[in-house]
Amino acid sequence: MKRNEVDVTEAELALLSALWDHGPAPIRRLAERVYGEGGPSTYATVQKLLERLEQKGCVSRDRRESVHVFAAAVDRGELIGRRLRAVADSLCGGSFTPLLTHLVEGEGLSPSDRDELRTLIDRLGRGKAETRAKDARRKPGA
Amino acid sequence: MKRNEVDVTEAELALLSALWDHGPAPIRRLAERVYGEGGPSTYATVQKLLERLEQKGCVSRDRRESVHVFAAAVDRGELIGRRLRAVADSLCGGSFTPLLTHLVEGEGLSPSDRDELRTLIDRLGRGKAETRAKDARRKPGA
DNA sequence: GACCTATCAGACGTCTTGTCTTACCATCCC
DNA sequence: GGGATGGTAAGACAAGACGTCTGATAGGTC
Repeated sequence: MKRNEVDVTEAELALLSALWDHGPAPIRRLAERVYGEGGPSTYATVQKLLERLEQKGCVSRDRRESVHVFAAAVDRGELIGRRLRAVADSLCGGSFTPLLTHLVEGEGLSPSDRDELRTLIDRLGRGKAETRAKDARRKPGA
Repeated sequence: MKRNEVDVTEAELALLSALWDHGPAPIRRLAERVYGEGGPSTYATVQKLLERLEQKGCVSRDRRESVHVFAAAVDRGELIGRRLRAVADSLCGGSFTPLLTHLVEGEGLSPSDRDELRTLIDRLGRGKAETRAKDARRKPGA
């Protein structure tokens, strides 16, 4: 994966997850969250990972206090989107449809998932086709 | 991405694509397909990439002739599945549903895509709800 | 045997990733 | 003021992945 399509690494993702799950925090608290009071130099490691995440635009840093506070600048959905696009670009010529087909045909989908998904599609389809009024949420007859 | 979840690199994927699009071929032909009569030592590069692809189980090698013939051992769909699973594992706790939701809610879906998808879901849902007899026609173990 | 072409094995340079070291700076307390 | 403490800043480092390239060797044909 090229760097023009910024992606986060595994260790970076662990930091991001901690930020998603427990909110903004300074380096030391994040180090404890992720590495658990950990070893000799986890502080510096977390520091470097956060620095790289900031460069990638995935976390923001509040420098107003002398102890900087970091917060996630992207959410999980954003990252999911990036990775899905990367898969689509490299394997499907940029189209998302093959991904959808694969997911729906695959084995990882329960009947209730399927129902939920159908409802979602119906709602979106109707919403875009007729009007953007968001409370056109009447239940589909079938 | 770790190596336990074998994934192919960009250059390797170019080889695989050539195999998918034009069928099995020996090294020299693949080098021409992908690198276009290319530079000084493209032959050896292609050779090494194929060797790694073979190790990963992504291509098969026919050694019966003195000039080995390589063929794809996985198809595009298989690779799509692997990458989708990797995304689901790292960002969704292994569940595919968030991926689906994201794709359906995202803007990359045309109305016709949506119709097609709804049809697909309906067909699958019916097939599984009523009888699994139709599955006899589908890929085993898929 | 000479020549050509193929395979095989491995080295190499570069980049990424996670870790760690060192230097420097602010603040608090005496 | 001066030192201890705890932070930031900058960068070195090892291991590994990737793409590339080189050299040795085998097998066929003339």
